[in-house]
Amino acid sequence: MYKKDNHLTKVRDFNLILKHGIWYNGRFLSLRVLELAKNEQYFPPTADVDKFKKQLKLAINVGLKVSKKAVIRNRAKRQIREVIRLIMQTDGIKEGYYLFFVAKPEVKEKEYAEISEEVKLLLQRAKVLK
RNA sequence: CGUUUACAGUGGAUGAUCGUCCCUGACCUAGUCAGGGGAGGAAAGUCCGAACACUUUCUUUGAAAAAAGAAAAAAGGCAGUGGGUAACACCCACCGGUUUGGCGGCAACGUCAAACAAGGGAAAGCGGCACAGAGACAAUACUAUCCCAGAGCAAUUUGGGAGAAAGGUGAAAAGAAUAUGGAAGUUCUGACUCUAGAACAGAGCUACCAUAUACCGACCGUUGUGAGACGGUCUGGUGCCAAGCCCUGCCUGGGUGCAAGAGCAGCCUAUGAGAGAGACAUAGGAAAAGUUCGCUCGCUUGAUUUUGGCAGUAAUGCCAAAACUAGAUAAAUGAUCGUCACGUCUUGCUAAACACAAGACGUACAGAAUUCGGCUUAUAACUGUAAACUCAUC
RNA sequence: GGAGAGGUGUCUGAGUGGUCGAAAGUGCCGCUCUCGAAAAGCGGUAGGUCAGCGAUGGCCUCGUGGGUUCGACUCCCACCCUCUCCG
Repeated sequence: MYKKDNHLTKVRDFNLILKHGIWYNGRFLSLRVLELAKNEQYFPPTADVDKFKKQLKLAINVGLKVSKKAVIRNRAKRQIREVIRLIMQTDGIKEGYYLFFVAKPEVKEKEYAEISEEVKLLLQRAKVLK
């Protein structure tokens, strides 16, 4: 299920994924993935390693460049999040990853069905889907 | 009847499945379940005004902690009057002005209605008024005019002088408003065959004087809370620009803005990594302090909302009763699929239209971030008011 | 969320309310120099729209729209866009 624990919030985590993650680019979305099992040396020292490895955290970024209107940006974020939620509900995604979605300006003209397709395609290419 | 524009108001309803934030409750408590609540008129721009918080300097009180009060100058803002307000550059009412329209009038103008953010002072001083033009403010003679002297047969021309009444230039042209009467002086005519011609008469022009008017100023009277209105007096004044400096009156005026600020919690130092940070990595030391991306508070009960009554032309105020109506923080209030409603288009029915039926498309602007009061800007569709236009009928 | 700065030819960037469509550089075009090029020197050159065969001329435009003024890139008001800071 998609809970608040799955939010990527800490600046440390963002630095980690931006520094060591791998890019996957789509037509109107980009995805950056960090496989936690391969990056144990960067973990915070206080954390429980086994528990840390089983995390699944994601962030969605829709910048001002997409649109200056908050309504459009928020709608894009909600639609992407809804796709992820539905995938997680059917338990279709692996654990132990940090995911970071970045929207491109073209996203504002897309329908929900197109966004859904794009997100699934990117996840498949990143080999995160079960 | 319709269309367009401006202003004001409203700002689609409902069902299913899967979710999200807050509050309350229950339980077998890393959670699960149930119930309740969850964007706006602009939440926007951040253009004004406040509340609130911390803080600077000074004063007073105090043993201290702290509390209360003040903050000049610089600078900035507002400009008709009265009222409203916590406050405002906002709102209400009125005064004056301008514009448009109707009516009356030859006209000037009067009166009625509507609209208007840009409504103190040019009579304190400084500055500006390009180009053109003679001259743009203790100014000035280019053309034309008049007088004197000289040249020439003459037309004309050279020099000196007079006058601001003509022309032309310009946005604006001179006591920078206007009219009437008189007028020193000057010119012309009476004036003759030619030249001169005192006095007198008539006519033209002007300095200047007088009177009246317009606006302004000062003063007086009546009236209105007041801006003003009406009337009167005078050794009074008269270009434009203050969204140029400025003057006058009033207001603000130490600073920073909820990333204000308070508490809790977390040890410190060095090196490395890095855009950068003491927080990430590595190593060392040791209980005090600094600082901070964590957590909690600030954070929603308030210049609040609704209803009723009273006061007031109104803005608004007072009284009473009832209500609690988002508090997120990589940031909730949603996604998908239906049904209905409204609008537009197409098709069918029809001679055509209405109505009806079916289908397609559309349903705006836009998302709380400390909280209020305004202003400004955006806005589908519907409703109302006003104006303009088109068509039809009388 | 809060606090500020700016917008002028293709680009960079000056510009007291007045002869300003606007200095200068850059870019582009032409000429000189050269066997040819570069460098250097000289000259020209913004856009839109309308009229005209053309040469050329009219009108509009300094982010946009109003206002003040005889006159606005400049002064005042509103809006749009870009950038910076609050680590």
